[in-house]
Amino acid sequence: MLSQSIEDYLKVIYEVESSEGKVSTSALSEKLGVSPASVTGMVKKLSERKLITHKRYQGVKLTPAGRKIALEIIRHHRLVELYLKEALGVPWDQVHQEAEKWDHVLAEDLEDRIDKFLGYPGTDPHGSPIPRRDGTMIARKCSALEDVEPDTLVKVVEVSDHDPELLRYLGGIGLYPETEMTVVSKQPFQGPIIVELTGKEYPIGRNAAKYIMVEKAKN
Amino acid sequence: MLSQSIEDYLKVIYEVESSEGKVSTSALSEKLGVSPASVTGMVKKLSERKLITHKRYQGVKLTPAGRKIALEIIRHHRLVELYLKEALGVPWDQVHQEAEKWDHVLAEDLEDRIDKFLGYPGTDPHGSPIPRRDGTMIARKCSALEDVEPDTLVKVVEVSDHDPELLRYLGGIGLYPETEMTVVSKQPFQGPIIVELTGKEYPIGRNAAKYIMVEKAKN
DNA sequence: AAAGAAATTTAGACAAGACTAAAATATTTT
DNA sequence: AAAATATTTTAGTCTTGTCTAAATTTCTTT
Repeated sequence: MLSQSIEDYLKVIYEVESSEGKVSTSALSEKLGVSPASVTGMVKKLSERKLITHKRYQGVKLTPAGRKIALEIIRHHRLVELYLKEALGVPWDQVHQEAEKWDHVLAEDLEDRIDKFLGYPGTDPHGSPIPRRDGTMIARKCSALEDVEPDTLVKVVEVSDHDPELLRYLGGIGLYPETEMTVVSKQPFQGPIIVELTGKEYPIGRNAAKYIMVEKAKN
Repeated sequence: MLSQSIEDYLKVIYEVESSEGKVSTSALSEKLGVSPASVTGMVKKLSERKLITHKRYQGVKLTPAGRKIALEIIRHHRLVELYLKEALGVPWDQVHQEAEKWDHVLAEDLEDRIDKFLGYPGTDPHGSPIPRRDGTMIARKCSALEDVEPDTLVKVVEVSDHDPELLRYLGGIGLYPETEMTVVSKQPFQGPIIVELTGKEYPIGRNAAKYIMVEKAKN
């Protein structure tokens, strides 16, 4: 059995690897809320256990074994997020922090019950795909709202769960995964992106637009 | 915030105090699966924090502060047990071990949601009363099945959750909290107690009968 | 009441995982 | 390319909670 800390590290390494490519000590230090020296220590341990590879002063990489475990944990996490929202009505900006605590206590048996209850769902409340039990996860082609040309009809695919405040704002204007909207304009000088949904226009800051993934709506 | 270990100790101390009166080092050692020396160490820490009182070579006792915390944890635990059974269909002989893991990760907010979902229940699946948020818990007058005279109609109040195997047996014959049954006879020489329910007779070993609490059925 | 047995506590060690301060290596700027 | 800055690692410490072995105290038996 792996310790909670190890599981946390693997999960965060996976996330940083996906979103930033390179996984540096300082990135992990920041996301885990732990000193860089502590990260180095744990990295050493994870290498010894062959869950990651590490070259001094360069980043780390998950091995297949490490990736498998990371995906299991992410699966737990995302299933629980969805469960909390669907079964207990926890608002979508809170599910992430709640689910975090459950990551390590979910027995397989219970995971299956939750999966079944939810009808074997494919995505969590933020639109992130839920890894399957065999460790596979669907890949999707989508782009950041930031990079979309004006005058396009798009469908929201996924919203980052890293900032509850952003989620509250988006929820307030009705912007969820699966929502369709039109990109009206991009204001110059890093100004906001204006989108239209349900007949109204709303501004989305560039910074937020980085974290909203969309695809061209087919119609 | 209290550590997991501290919470575990307080919970077990409460349980031993209720069921056995005296709380010895060895009892805690056994129930917690930890060496007696470790218990002594933790006991020292808990005394310093004024959560228990302790006289060397005699037992420990919860202070009001310690009892309050113990009851909060037991509340979590029993709510979760019931939730797992009602919402996710976990069989009653498994809810205890599953719930154990959740004891430390249940935020107040979520506890309230679960409480509400269940309709503010009074007892868990084994019939144990669920402490209220203010730290009060209903007391009940009931006796062990072992001590009941033959030819009495009784109602099951509570069944100990300490042995999953016993729970499976009892579930198999339909013996749950709230079930009414007749004590037919007590076989001599510590032999089984014969009870009748749903028209059939079943033997209950003396050892099991210690852990089944009943009250006289009013009729 | 003394001897033996059982329970409890002390003493000292260990593992995990965090920290700080200082040293080593990389990267960026001039 | 040298200097300045930033990142990463090493070295050593601390805390929590556990352990074993040995010493102490209490309980039981004779």
